[in-house]
Amino acid sequence: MGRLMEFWGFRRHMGRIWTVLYLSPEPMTTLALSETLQLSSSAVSLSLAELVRWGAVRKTWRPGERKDFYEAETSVWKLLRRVYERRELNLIREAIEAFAEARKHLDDAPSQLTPKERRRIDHMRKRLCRLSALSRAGERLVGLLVAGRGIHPADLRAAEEQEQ
Amino acid sequence: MGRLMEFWGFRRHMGRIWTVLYLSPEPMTTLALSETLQLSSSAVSLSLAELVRWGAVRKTWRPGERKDFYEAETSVWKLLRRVYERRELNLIREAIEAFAEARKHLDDAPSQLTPKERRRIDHMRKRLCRLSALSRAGERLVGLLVAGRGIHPADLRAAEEQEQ
DNA sequence: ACGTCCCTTCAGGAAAATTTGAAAGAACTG
DNA sequence: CAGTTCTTTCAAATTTTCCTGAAGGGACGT
Repeated sequence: MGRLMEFWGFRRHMGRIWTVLYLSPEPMTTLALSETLQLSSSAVSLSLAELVRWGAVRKTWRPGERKDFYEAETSVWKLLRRVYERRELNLIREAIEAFAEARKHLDDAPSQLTPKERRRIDHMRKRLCRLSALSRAGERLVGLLVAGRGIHPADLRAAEEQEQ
Repeated sequence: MGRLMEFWGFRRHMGRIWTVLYLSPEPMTTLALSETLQLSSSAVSLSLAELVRWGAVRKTWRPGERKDFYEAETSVWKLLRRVYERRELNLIREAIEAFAEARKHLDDAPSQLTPKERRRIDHMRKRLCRLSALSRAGERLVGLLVAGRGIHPADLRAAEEQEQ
């Protein structure tokens, strides 16, 4: 799981901690975690905080106990959805904006150009359009996914081939 | 695009190089690329080699010219598919194996255990089963995606809730 | 066959990310 | 309210990753 998480852009330890909690029948303390995984308490604290931010781990407590206990969110599907929602979707949106901005820059290009330059600009415009169409299609697909709907990659392909 | 690529686990420069090639009306040389992006020729060479490995860029050449020219693969869908196929699928398969192995380890557990230990082991076994089911469902979904078929996340959810 | 041009590979060095240890900050108990 | 216990935060240090500059290797033209 550590490897998987790492691939997903999180710290490795986040995956390891989540897994230990997920496999544990009852909530665990930071001390137990740091002993199990051989980590300093600060590393555990940091990773736990981020896991909590992502809703992958919940803080609980026991009556009479002073320490904090943590337990894993057990619905992996929920977690995946949240990541897609918060991160992938944002990323795609930033990309969409960036493409739009780039197109604006192209439109600001001086009108006095050699034919060669003009062809180059026209080509870039076309390509940027395709990237825009693609990213918007991607946004729609991820949106559907997050909403629990099925998706079909043909939509992406279509966006790409749309205009030549 | 650099940001996007980085998020996908590639080097940032790979994204930048691909984009420059994608926007260029004609193939470019390594020199042109290193000038455009302010990179050393070795960095360009390295990133290009990896882009070629992933099929994101093709090497071409012009009659009479000694230098190598490069052009971008323009079908983003093809690229995405390849990444899912080569990397995500492999990753999931490794995870599946890891879970299977972990389950084997559990079965090797000594039979003399305190009731508490036994409960713990049983719980871990159950959870590992869920992870296995999930990862296999994921493998199937990505497989469908790569084959250009539609997918439905409900399959993932189902795999998770299957056996309590 | 040699010289030139270009691409690749390698080791050293810089930048970035991660980890740790210590100190500050909360929260509870007596 | 002071003392203790636990958590968090911060800067320093380590590790890792990445980039560069130079050396090595091919291919082409003369």
